[in-house]
Amino acid sequence: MKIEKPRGTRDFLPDDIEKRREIERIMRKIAESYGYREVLTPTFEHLDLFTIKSGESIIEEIYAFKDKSGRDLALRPELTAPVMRLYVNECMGIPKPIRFYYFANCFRYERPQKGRYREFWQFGVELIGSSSYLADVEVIELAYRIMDELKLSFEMHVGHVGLLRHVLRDLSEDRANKIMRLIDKRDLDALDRYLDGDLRDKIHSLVDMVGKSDVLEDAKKIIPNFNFDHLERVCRALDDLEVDYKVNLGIARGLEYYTGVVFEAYAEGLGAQNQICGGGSYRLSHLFGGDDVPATGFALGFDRIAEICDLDSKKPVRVVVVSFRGLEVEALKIADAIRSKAVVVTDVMERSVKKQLSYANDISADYAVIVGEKELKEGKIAVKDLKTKEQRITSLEEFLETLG
RNA sequence: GCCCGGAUAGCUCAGGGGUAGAGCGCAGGACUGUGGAUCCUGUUGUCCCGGGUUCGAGUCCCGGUCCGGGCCCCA
Repeated sequence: MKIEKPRGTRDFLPDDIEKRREIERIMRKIAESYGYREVLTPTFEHLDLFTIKSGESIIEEIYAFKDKSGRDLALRPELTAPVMRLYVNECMGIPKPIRFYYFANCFRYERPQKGRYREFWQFGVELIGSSSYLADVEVIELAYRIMDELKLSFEMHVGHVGLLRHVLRDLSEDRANKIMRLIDKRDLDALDRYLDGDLRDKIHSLVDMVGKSDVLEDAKKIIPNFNFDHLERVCRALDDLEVDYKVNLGIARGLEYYTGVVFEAYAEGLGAQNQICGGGSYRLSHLFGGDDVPATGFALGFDRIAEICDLDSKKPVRVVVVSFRGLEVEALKIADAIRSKAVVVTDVMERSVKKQLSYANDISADYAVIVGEKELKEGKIAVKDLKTKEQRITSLEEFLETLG
Protein backbone atom coordinates (compact mmCIF):
# COMPACT_ATOMS: atom_id res chain seq x y z
CA MET A 1 0.00 0.00 0.00
CA LYS A 2 1.61 3.17 -1.21
CA ILE A 3 0.84 6.27 0.81
CA GLU A 4 0.05 9.34 -1.23
CA LYS A 5 0.18 12.93 -0.12
CA PRO A 6 -3.12 14.40 1.07
CA ARG A 7 -5.39 16.00 -1.47
CA GLY A 8 -4.47 19.53 -2.36
CA THR A 9 -0.93 19.33 -0.98
CA ARG A 10 2.29 19.25 -2.95
CA ASP A 11 5.84 17.95 -2.72
CA PHE A 12 8.56 20.36 -3.75
CA LEU A 13 11.74 19.07 -5.35
CA PRO A 14 15.06 20.93 -5.16
CA ASP A 15 14.50 22.80 -8.45
CA ASP A 16 11.12 24.01 -7.19
CA ILE A 17 12.51 25.04 -3.83
CA GLU A 18 15.45 26.93 -5.29
CA LYS A 19 13.08 28.96 -7.43
CA ARG A 20 10.64 29.56 -4.58
CA ARG A 21 13.45 30.60 -2.24
CA GLU A 22 14.71 33.09 -4.80
CA ILE A 23 11.23 34.60 -5.18
CA GLU A 24 10.88 34.70 -1.41
CA ARG A 25 14.26 36.41 -1.07
CA ILE A 26 13.21 39.18 -3.47
CA MET A 27 9.89 39.72 -1.67
CA ARG A 28 11.61 39.94 1.71
CA LYS A 29 14.30 42.25 0.39
CA ILE A 30 11.83 44.76 -1.01
CA ALA A 31 9.47 44.67 1.98
CA GLU A 32 12.41 45.15 4.34
CA SER A 33 13.65 48.08 2.28
CA TYR A 34 10.34 49.81 3.12
CA GLY A 35 10.93 49.20 6.82
CA TYR A 36 8.72 46.15 7.23
CA ARG A 37 9.87 43.51 9.70
CA GLU A 38 8.85 39.88 9.77
CA VAL A 39 6.41 38.36 12.22
CA LEU A 40 5.34 34.76 12.55
CA THR A 41 2.17 33.52 14.20
CA PRO A 42 1.14 29.97 15.14
CA THR A 43 0.12 27.52 12.44
CA PHE A 44 -3.13 26.98 14.34
CA GLU A 45 -5.29 29.40 16.30
CA HIS A 46 -8.55 29.39 18.18
CA LEU A 47 -11.34 28.84 15.70
CA ASP A 48 -13.07 31.99 16.96
CA LEU A 49 -10.36 34.16 15.48
CA PHE A 50 -11.55 33.24 12.02
CA THR A 51 -15.28 33.00 12.63
CA ILE A 52 -15.67 36.36 14.39
CA LYS A 53 -15.33 38.35 11.23
CA SER A 54 -16.58 35.86 8.68
CA GLY A 55 -19.34 33.94 10.40
CA GLU A 56 -19.85 30.28 11.16
CA SER A 57 -20.30 29.36 7.53
CA ILE A 58 -16.58 29.76 7.04
CA ILE A 59 -16.00 26.63 9.12
CA GLU A 60 -16.88 24.57 6.06
CA GLU A 61 -13.72 25.79 4.38
CA ILE A 62 -11.41 25.73 7.35
CA TYR A 63 -9.39 22.86 8.72
CA ALA A 64 -11.04 22.96 12.13
CA PHE A 65 -10.56 20.39 14.87
CA LYS A 66 -10.77 19.80 18.56
CA ASP A 67 -7.59 19.12 20.50
CA LYS A 68 -7.40 16.56 23.29
CA SER A 69 -8.75 19.05 25.80
CA GLY A 70 -11.73 19.84 23.62
CA ARG A 71 -10.56 23.26 22.45
CA ASP A 72 -11.88 24.37 19.07
CA LEU A 73 -8.85 25.11 16.94
CA ALA A 74 -8.20 25.76 13.28
CA LEU A 75 -5.28 25.75 10.89
CA ARG A 76 -4.89 29.35 9.74
CA PRO A 77 -6.73 30.00 6.46
CA GLU A 78 -5.06 33.40 6.08
CA LEU A 79 -2.76 35.72 7.99
CA THR A 80 -4.41 39.09 8.37
CA ALA A 81 -6.52 38.01 11.34
CA PRO A 82 -3.62 36.27 13.12
CA VAL A 83 -1.35 39.27 12.63
CA MET A 84 -4.00 41.61 14.01
CA ARG A 85 -4.47 39.21 16.94
CA LEU A 86 -0.73 39.39 17.48
CA TYR A 87 -0.96 43.18 17.40
CA VAL A 88 -3.71 43.20 20.02
CA ASN A 89 -1.88 40.70 22.25
CA GLU A 90 1.63 42.10 22.09
CA CYS A 91 1.94 45.37 20.23
CA MET A 92 -0.78 47.88 21.05
CA GLY A 93 1.72 49.95 22.98
CA ILE A 94 4.47 50.27 20.45
CA PRO A 95 4.97 53.42 18.34
CA LYS A 96 2.77 53.77 15.26
CA PRO A 97 2.87 53.20 12.44
CA ILE A 98 3.75 49.53 12.72
CA ARG A 99 5.08 47.75 9.66
CA PHE A 100 4.89 43.95 9.67
CA TYR A 101 5.38 41.41 6.94
CA TYR A 102 4.81 37.67 6.90
CA PHE A 103 5.50 34.64 4.77
CA ALA A 104 3.82 31.42 5.80
CA ASN A 105 1.67 28.51 4.76
CA CYS A 106 -2.09 28.60 5.11
CA PHE A 107 -4.77 25.92 4.85
CA ARG A 108 -8.22 25.86 3.36
CA TYR A 109 -10.54 22.94 2.86
CA GLU A 110 -11.56 23.67 -0.71
CA ARG A 111 -11.82 21.70 -3.89
CA PRO A 112 -8.36 21.93 -5.47
CA GLN A 113 -7.84 23.14 -9.01
CA LYS A 114 -5.19 24.91 -11.01
CA GLY A 115 -3.54 27.52 -8.78
CA ARG A 116 -5.60 26.47 -5.77
CA TYR A 117 -4.29 24.10 -3.14
CA ARG A 118 -5.31 23.08 0.33
CA GLU A 119 -1.92 24.08 1.65
CA PHE A 120 -0.66 27.27 0.09
CA TRP A 121 1.71 30.10 0.91
CA GLN A 122 1.04 33.78 1.35
CA PHE A 123 3.43 36.68 1.52
CA GLY A 124 1.88 39.83 2.86
CA VAL A 125 2.25 43.03 4.83
CA GLU A 126 0.14 44.93 7.34
CA LEU A 127 0.66 48.63 7.98
CA ILE A 128 -1.04 49.39 11.28
CA GLY A 129 -1.98 52.76 12.74
CA SER A 130 -2.77 55.07 9.86
CA SER A 131 -5.91 55.84 7.92
CA SER A 132 -4.14 58.40 5.74
CA TYR A 133 -4.12 58.05 1.98
CA LEU A 134 -0.35 57.82 2.37
CA ALA A 135 -0.72 54.43 4.04
CA ASP A 136 -2.72 53.12 1.08
CA VAL A 137 -0.20 54.59 -1.32
CA GLU A 138 2.72 52.94 0.46
CA VAL A 139 1.14 49.51 0.55
CA ILE A 140 -0.07 49.58 -3.04
CA GLU A 141 3.31 50.81 -4.23
CA LEU A 142 5.07 48.06 -2.27
CA ALA A 143 2.89 45.32 -3.75
CA TYR A 144 3.46 46.79 -7.18
CA ARG A 145 7.24 47.01 -6.76
CA ILE A 146 7.45 43.38 -5.68
CA MET A 147 5.47 42.07 -8.64
CA ASP A 148 7.33 44.39 -10.96
CA GLU A 149 10.72 43.24 -9.68
CA LEU A 150 9.63 39.64 -10.26
CA LYS A 151 8.92 40.63 -13.87
CA LEU A 152 5.35 39.39 -13.71
CA SER A 153 2.91 40.56 -16.31
CA PHE A 154 -0.02 41.71 -14.22
CA GLU A 155 -2.64 44.39 -13.88
CA MET A 156 -3.18 46.29 -10.65
CA HIS A 157 -6.72 47.48 -10.03
CA VAL A 158 -7.57 50.04 -7.35
CA GLY A 159 -11.06 50.76 -6.04
CA HIS A 160 -12.90 51.93 -2.95
CA VAL A 161 -15.49 49.88 -1.09
CA GLY A 162 -16.59 53.00 0.79
CA LEU A 163 -18.08 54.26 -2.42
CA LEU A 164 -20.12 51.10 -2.98
CA ARG A 165 -21.19 51.09 0.66
CA HIS A 166 -22.25 54.70 0.26
CA VAL A 167 -24.42 53.88 -2.72
CA LEU A 168 -25.96 50.95 -0.87
CA ARG A 169 -26.32 52.80 2.46
CA ASP A 170 -30.13 52.62 2.54
CA LEU A 171 -30.21 48.84 2.16
CA SER A 172 -30.18 46.40 5.03
CA GLU A 173 -26.75 45.05 5.93
CA ASP A 174 -27.55 41.56 4.68
CA ARG A 175 -28.84 42.85 1.42
CA ALA A 176 -25.90 45.20 0.96
CA ASN A 177 -23.46 42.35 1.59
CA LYS A 178 -25.26 40.19 -0.91
CA ILE A 179 -25.06 42.94 -3.52
CA MET A 180 -21.36 43.43 -2.74
CA ARG A 181 -20.71 39.78 -3.47
CA LEU A 182 -22.53 40.00 -6.77
CA ILE A 183 -20.53 43.09 -7.68
CA ASP A 184 -17.34 41.25 -6.77
CA LYS A 185 -18.38 38.45 -9.12
CA ARG A 186 -19.41 40.85 -11.87
CA ASP A 187 -22.74 39.01 -12.02
CA LEU A 188 -24.71 41.72 -13.84
CA ASP A 189 -27.75 39.56 -14.51
CA ALA A 190 -28.20 38.76 -10.86
CA LEU A 191 -27.66 42.42 -9.97
CA ASP A 192 -30.47 43.35 -12.31
CA ARG A 193 -32.74 40.93 -10.52
CA TYR A 194 -31.92 42.31 -7.10
CA LEU A 195 -31.93 46.00 -7.94
CA ASP A 196 -34.11 48.40 -9.81
CA GLY A 197 -34.44 52.00 -10.86
CA ASP A 198 -31.83 54.58 -9.98
CA LEU A 199 -29.82 52.24 -7.76
CA ARG A 200 -29.50 49.65 -10.50
CA ASP A 201 -28.28 52.23 -12.98
CA LYS A 202 -25.71 53.61 -10.56
CA ILE A 203 -24.31 50.21 -9.68
CA HIS A 204 -24.18 49.26 -13.32
CA SER A 205 -22.23 52.38 -14.17
CA LEU A 206 -19.80 51.93 -11.30
CA VAL A 207 -19.10 48.30 -12.10
CA ASP A 208 -18.28 49.30 -15.63
CA MET A 209 -15.91 52.01 -14.53
CA VAL A 210 -12.49 50.60 -15.18
CA GLY A 211 -9.77 52.78 -16.61
CA LYS A 212 -7.32 55.55 -15.94
CA SER A 213 -7.85 57.97 -13.08
CA ASP A 214 -10.11 60.13 -15.25
CA VAL A 215 -12.97 57.69 -14.62
CA LEU A 216 -13.14 59.34 -11.22
CA GLU A 217 -14.56 62.42 -12.90
CA ASP A 218 -17.36 60.31 -14.39
CA ALA A 219 -17.99 58.67 -11.06
CA LYS A 220 -18.30 62.03 -9.32
CA LYS A 221 -21.08 63.00 -11.67
CA ILE A 222 -23.02 59.84 -10.91
CA ILE A 223 -22.39 59.83 -7.16
CA PRO A 224 -22.16 63.53 -6.29
CA ASN A 225 -22.58 63.08 -2.53
CA PHE A 226 -19.50 60.90 -2.00
CA ASN A 227 -16.21 62.45 -0.99
CA PHE A 228 -13.63 61.32 -3.51
CA ASP A 229 -10.69 63.21 -1.95
CA HIS A 230 -9.01 60.18 -0.40
CA LEU A 231 -9.18 58.08 -3.54
CA GLU A 232 -8.09 61.00 -5.70
CA ARG A 233 -5.05 61.63 -3.54
CA VAL A 234 -4.11 57.95 -3.72
CA CYS A 235 -4.43 57.98 -7.50
CA ARG A 236 -2.48 61.18 -7.93
CA ALA A 237 0.36 59.88 -5.76
CA LEU A 238 0.48 56.56 -7.60
CA ASP A 239 0.61 58.45 -10.89
CA ASP A 240 3.54 60.52 -9.61
CA LEU A 241 5.30 57.39 -8.36
CA GLU A 242 4.86 55.80 -11.78
CA VAL A 243 2.87 52.91 -10.44
CA ASP A 244 0.86 51.47 -13.28
CA TYR A 245 -2.73 50.70 -12.27
CA LYS A 246 -6.32 50.99 -13.29
CA VAL A 247 -9.12 52.51 -11.31
CA ASN A 248 -11.77 49.82 -10.89
CA LEU A 249 -14.74 50.95 -8.87
CA GLY A 250 -16.28 47.49 -9.09
CA ILE A 251 -13.74 45.89 -6.74
CA ALA A 252 -15.76 44.74 -3.76
CA ARG A 253 -13.51 42.13 -2.08
CA GLY A 254 -15.40 39.27 -0.52
CA LEU A 255 -14.77 40.45 2.99
CA GLU A 256 -16.91 42.74 5.01
CA TYR A 257 -14.17 44.32 7.10
CA TYR A 258 -12.65 46.41 4.32
CA THR A 259 -13.49 50.04 4.82
CA GLY A 260 -11.83 52.13 2.15
CA VAL A 261 -9.35 51.73 -0.64
CA VAL A 262 -9.11 48.16 -1.93
CA PHE A 263 -6.93 46.69 -4.64
CA GLU A 264 -6.32 43.46 -6.51
CA ALA A 265 -3.81 42.28 -9.09
CA TYR A 266 -4.47 39.78 -11.84
CA ALA A 267 -2.05 37.80 -13.96
CA GLU A 268 -2.41 35.70 -17.05
CA GLY A 269 -1.61 32.03 -17.50
CA LEU A 270 -3.32 30.78 -14.37
CA GLY A 271 -6.68 29.63 -15.68
CA ALA A 272 -9.65 30.47 -13.53
CA GLN A 273 -7.53 31.48 -10.54
CA ASN A 274 -5.88 34.59 -11.90
CA GLN A 275 -5.80 36.81 -8.83
CA ILE A 276 -2.29 37.03 -7.41
CA CYS A 277 -2.71 39.89 -4.95
CA GLY A 278 -5.49 41.33 -2.83
CA GLY A 279 -5.55 44.02 -0.21
CA GLY A 280 -6.99 47.19 1.17
CA SER A 281 -7.63 49.19 4.29
CA TYR A 282 -9.67 47.64 7.06
CA ARG A 283 -10.55 47.65 10.73
CA LEU A 284 -10.24 44.37 12.59
CA SER A 285 -8.39 45.06 15.81
CA HIS A 286 -11.48 45.99 17.84
CA LEU A 287 -13.08 42.65 16.98
CA PHE A 288 -10.23 40.91 18.80
CA GLY A 289 -10.45 43.09 21.90
CA GLY A 290 -8.03 45.76 20.79
CA ASP A 291 -8.40 49.44 19.96
CA ASP A 292 -10.19 50.49 16.80
CA VAL A 293 -6.97 51.07 14.93
CA PRO A 294 -6.98 51.52 11.16
CA ALA A 295 -4.77 49.23 9.11
CA THR A 296 -4.02 48.49 5.53
CA GLY A 297 -2.27 45.57 3.92
CA PHE A 298 -2.11 43.01 1.18
CA ALA A 299 -1.42 39.35 0.59
CA LEU A 300 0.32 37.86 -2.41
CA GLY A 301 -0.61 34.39 -3.65
CA PHE A 302 2.88 32.97 -3.50
CA ASP A 303 2.16 29.69 -5.29
CA ARG A 304 0.43 31.35 -8.21
CA ILE A 305 3.29 33.81 -8.53
CA ALA A 306 5.83 31.00 -8.41
CA GLU A 307 3.92 29.25 -11.16
CA ILE A 308 4.11 32.15 -13.60
CA CYS A 309 7.36 33.73 -12.47
CA ASP A 310 10.20 33.07 -14.84
CA LEU A 311 13.51 33.93 -13.29
CA ASP A 312 16.87 32.26 -13.55
CA SER A 313 18.29 31.57 -10.14
CA LYS A 314 22.05 31.66 -10.22
CA LYS A 315 23.49 28.25 -9.47
CA PRO A 316 26.67 27.86 -7.44
CA VAL A 317 29.74 26.30 -9.05
CA ARG A 318 29.60 22.55 -8.68
CA VAL A 319 32.68 20.36 -8.48
CA VAL A 320 32.83 16.59 -8.51
CA VAL A 321 35.96 15.05 -7.05
CA VAL A 322 36.66 11.80 -8.91
CA SER A 323 38.96 9.22 -7.39
CA PHE A 324 40.70 6.08 -8.53
CA ARG A 325 40.54 2.92 -6.49
CA GLY A 326 42.37 3.27 -3.21
CA LEU A 327 42.49 7.05 -3.29
CA GLU A 328 38.98 7.69 -2.00
CA VAL A 329 40.07 9.23 1.28
CA GLU A 330 42.67 11.41 -0.44
CA ALA A 331 39.76 12.63 -2.55
CA LEU A 332 37.75 13.45 0.56
CA LYS A 333 40.61 15.61 1.87
CA ILE A 334 40.84 17.48 -1.41
CA ALA A 335 37.06 17.89 -1.50
CA ASP A 336 37.11 19.46 1.96
CA ALA A 337 39.71 21.97 0.81
CA ILE A 338 37.51 23.06 -2.10
CA ARG A 339 34.25 23.42 -0.17
CA SER A 340 34.94 26.99 0.89
CA LYS A 341 34.78 27.97 -2.78
CA ALA A 342 32.25 25.65 -4.39
CA VAL A 343 29.72 22.92 -3.89
CA VAL A 344 31.68 19.68 -3.89
CA VAL A 345 30.49 16.10 -4.11
CA THR A 346 32.49 12.91 -3.98
CA ASP A 347 31.86 9.32 -4.97
CA VAL A 348 30.04 7.31 -2.33
CA MET A 349 29.24 4.28 -4.47
CA GLU A 350 32.80 3.04 -5.12
CA ARG A 351 32.22 3.31 -8.82
CA SER A 352 34.63 3.39 -11.72
CA VAL A 353 36.20 6.64 -12.85
CA LYS A 354 34.09 6.43 -15.93
CA LYS A 355 30.86 6.18 -13.96
CA GLN A 356 31.96 8.97 -11.66
CA LEU A 357 32.54 11.26 -14.61
CA SER A 358 29.28 10.21 -16.15
CA TYR A 359 27.54 11.15 -12.93
CA ALA A 360 29.35 14.50 -12.88
CA ASN A 361 27.95 15.11 -16.29
CA ASP A 362 24.45 14.03 -15.27
CA ILE A 363 24.30 16.53 -12.45
CA SER A 364 25.64 19.33 -14.68
CA ALA A 365 28.80 19.86 -12.65
CA ASP A 366 31.18 22.56 -13.81
CA TYR A 367 34.45 20.82 -12.98
CA ALA A 368 35.70 17.34 -12.30
CA VAL A 369 38.76 17.18 -10.08
CA ILE A 370 40.45 13.85 -10.76
CA VAL A 371 42.59 12.38 -8.01
CA GLY A 372 45.06 9.87 -9.48
CA GLU A 373 48.31 8.19 -8.50
CA LYS A 374 50.47 10.05 -11.02
CA GLU A 375 49.20 13.54 -10.11
CA LEU A 376 49.24 12.84 -6.40
CA LYS A 377 52.95 11.93 -6.48
CA GLU A 378 53.74 15.37 -7.85
CA GLY A 379 51.36 17.09 -5.41
CA LYS A 380 49.01 17.99 -8.25
CA ILE A 381 45.45 17.36 -9.31
CA ALA A 382 43.84 16.98 -12.69
CA VAL A 383 41.05 19.47 -13.33
CA LYS A 384 38.63 18.88 -16.13
CA ASP A 385 36.34 21.63 -17.30
CA LEU A 386 33.20 19.68 -18.11
CA LYS A 387 31.80 22.38 -20.34
CA THR A 388 34.86 22.74 -22.61
CA LYS A 389 36.20 19.20 -22.04
CA GLU A 390 39.65 20.68 -21.43
CA GLN A 391 41.78 18.98 -18.81
CA ARG A 392 44.93 20.28 -17.21
CA ILE A 393 47.29 19.31 -14.43
CA THR A 394 47.50 21.95 -11.74
CA SER A 395 47.94 22.48 -8.04
CA LEU A 396 45.04 22.60 -5.61
CA GLU A 397 45.98 26.17 -4.65
CA GLU A 398 45.90 27.35 -8.22
CA PHE A 399 42.54 25.69 -8.84
CA LEU A 400 41.09 27.37 -5.76
CA GLU A 401 42.19 30.72 -7.11
CA THR A 402 40.41 30.16 -10.39
CA LEU A 403 37.22 29.56 -8.40
CA GLY A 404 37.57 33.09 -6.99
C1' G B 1 -22.06 20.02 -2.89
C1' C B 2 -22.25 19.76 -8.77
C1' C B 3 -20.15 18.66 -13.96
C1' C B 4 -16.16 16.51 -17.11
C1' G B 5 -11.74 13.51 -17.66
C1' G B 6 -8.33 10.11 -15.60
C1' A B 7 -5.90 5.75 -12.47
C1' U B 8 -1.31 -0.13 -16.03
C1' A B 9 6.74 -0.43 -14.14
C1' G B 10 10.36 4.82 -10.48
C1' C B 11 8.28 8.58 -14.56
C1' U B 12 5.30 9.37 -19.34
C1' C B 13 1.90 6.35 -21.46
C1' A B 14 0.03 2.25 -25.17
C1' G B 15 -3.04 -2.08 -24.98
C1' G B 16 -10.50 -2.27 -24.95
C1' G B 17 -12.18 -10.37 -23.41
C1' G B 18 -7.18 -15.19 -24.28
C1' U B 19 0.92 -15.42 -21.44
C1' A B 20 1.83 -7.81 -18.82
C1' G B 21 4.03 -3.89 -22.98
C1' A B 22 7.06 0.50 -25.03
C1' G B 23 9.96 4.80 -24.28
C1' C B 24 12.56 7.29 -20.63
C1' G B 25 15.02 6.64 -15.98
C1' C B 26 17.96 3.80 -12.61
C1' A B 27 22.02 -0.05 -11.83
C1' G B 28 25.94 -3.03 -14.03
C1' G B 29 28.88 -4.18 -18.25
C1' A B 30 31.28 -3.74 -23.33
C1' C B 31 35.88 -0.13 -21.63
C1' U B 32 40.27 -1.49 -14.18
C1' G B 33 43.32 6.43 -16.12
C1' U B 34 38.46 9.83 -18.18
C1' G B 35 31.69 12.37 -19.08
C1' G B 36 27.44 13.69 -23.08
C1' A B 37 27.19 8.85 -28.43
C1' U B 38 26.31 3.55 -29.25
C1' C B 39 25.32 -1.45 -27.87
C1' C B 40 24.32 -5.49 -24.25
C1' U B 41 22.27 -7.10 -19.56
C1' G B 42 19.42 -6.33 -15.28
C1' U B 43 15.51 -3.77 -12.37
C1' U B 44 10.45 -3.23 -10.18
C1' G B 45 3.69 -4.53 -11.54
C1' U B 46 -2.33 -6.61 -6.16
C1' C B 47 -3.02 -3.26 -14.39
C1' C B 48 -6.70 1.88 -7.82
C1' C B 49 -10.35 -1.03 -4.49
C1' G B 50 -14.84 -4.17 -4.01
C1' G B 51 -18.63 -6.77 -6.35
C1' G B 52 -20.95 -8.65 -10.98
C1' U B 53 -21.05 -10.87 -16.17
C1' U B 54 -17.87 -14.79 -18.41
C1' C B 55 -14.84 -21.09 -19.41
C1' G B 56 -11.59 -16.81 -18.82
C1' A B 57 -11.63 -9.61 -16.86
C1' G B 58 -6.09 -5.08 -16.95
C1' U B 59 -10.07 -4.96 -20.79
C1' C B 60 -17.22 -5.19 -20.26
C1' C B 61 -21.12 -3.69 -16.20
C1' C B 62 -22.27 -1.60 -11.15
C1' G B 63 -20.57 0.72 -6.73
C1' G B 64 -16.61 3.10 -4.19
C1' U B 65 -11.73 5.57 -3.44
C1' C B 66 -8.13 8.80 -5.11
C1' C B 67 -6.11 12.43 -8.69
C1' G B 68 -6.62 16.53 -12.31
C1' G B 69 -9.60 20.46 -14.75
C1' G B 70 -14.06 23.45 -14.48
C1' C B 71 -18.44 25.31 -11.39
C1' C B 72 -19.79 26.95 -6.23
C1' C B 73 -16.73 29.58 -2.99
C1' C B 74 -12.50 32.42 -2.71
C1' A B 75 -10.88 35.62 3.77
